[in-house]
Amino acid sequence: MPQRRKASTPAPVFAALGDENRLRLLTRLGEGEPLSIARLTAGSGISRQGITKHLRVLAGAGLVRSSRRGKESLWQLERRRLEEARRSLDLISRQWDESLAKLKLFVEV
Amino acid sequence: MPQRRKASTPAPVFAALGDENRLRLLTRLGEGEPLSIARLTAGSGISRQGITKHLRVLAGAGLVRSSRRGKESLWQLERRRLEEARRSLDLISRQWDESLAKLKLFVEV
DNA sequence: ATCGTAGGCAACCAGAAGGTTGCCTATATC
DNA sequence: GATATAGGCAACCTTCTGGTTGCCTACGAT
Repeated sequence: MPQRRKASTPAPVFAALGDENRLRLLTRLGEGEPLSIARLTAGSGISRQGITKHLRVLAGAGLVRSSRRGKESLWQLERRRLEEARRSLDLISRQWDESLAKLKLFVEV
Repeated sequence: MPQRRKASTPAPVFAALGDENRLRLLTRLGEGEPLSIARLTAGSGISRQGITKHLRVLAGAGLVRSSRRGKESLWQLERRRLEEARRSLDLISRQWDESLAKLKLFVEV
């Protein structure tokens, strides 16, 4: 069985995105280069452990992935979930557009 | 002064989206028709006050708007923020694409 | 071998979040 | 005016969250 994700709800992804510090991490990782925890901690204003926790939240949501290299662990963006999240928003807003169009049509005809 | 929003960070919007029940509310409101709290509560499995709280969180994030009509308050989607949120995700993922392209180019040349 | 740097683990803490219940007010209807 | 329905307010409870600190391990360079 191919590692099926059960309910596939986007909520956890959004929850992971719902924090300033995590968004900052994502944008820094969005620069492309994989970064170590130490470097991510550098100008962040919070402790190394704080950063680690945030990274794990992001990883738990599938937004980010790590790999060890020597004594440091390098983190990088995971594109797939980001796009899934975008699609979820598209879905709601498109559904809404269509319904409104229908309602409007109904009223105007 | 035109009611300037200060930092304009998308984090609170994502946080608001980061809950199953709230996503359900949004999709129900996405059907277009404004709905009362009573109707939203109906098959939801949680109490009326629970629903009210969720609606207020959504409203706080600007995702939803209410208006009183008689004894009931009707809730509907607010399109703007939804689109802002989409744009935020676009931004990150596009930034990431571009950086990766650059890195790749750099490596390959 | 030892010293500095990168990071993991665990405990702890305060405050926020999700949810409930009880009670009160307002509107509508009979 | 009495009654049923829609909703607001406030208190409360439990769990989750964001953050810290202290200490231990692993790797790398000298």
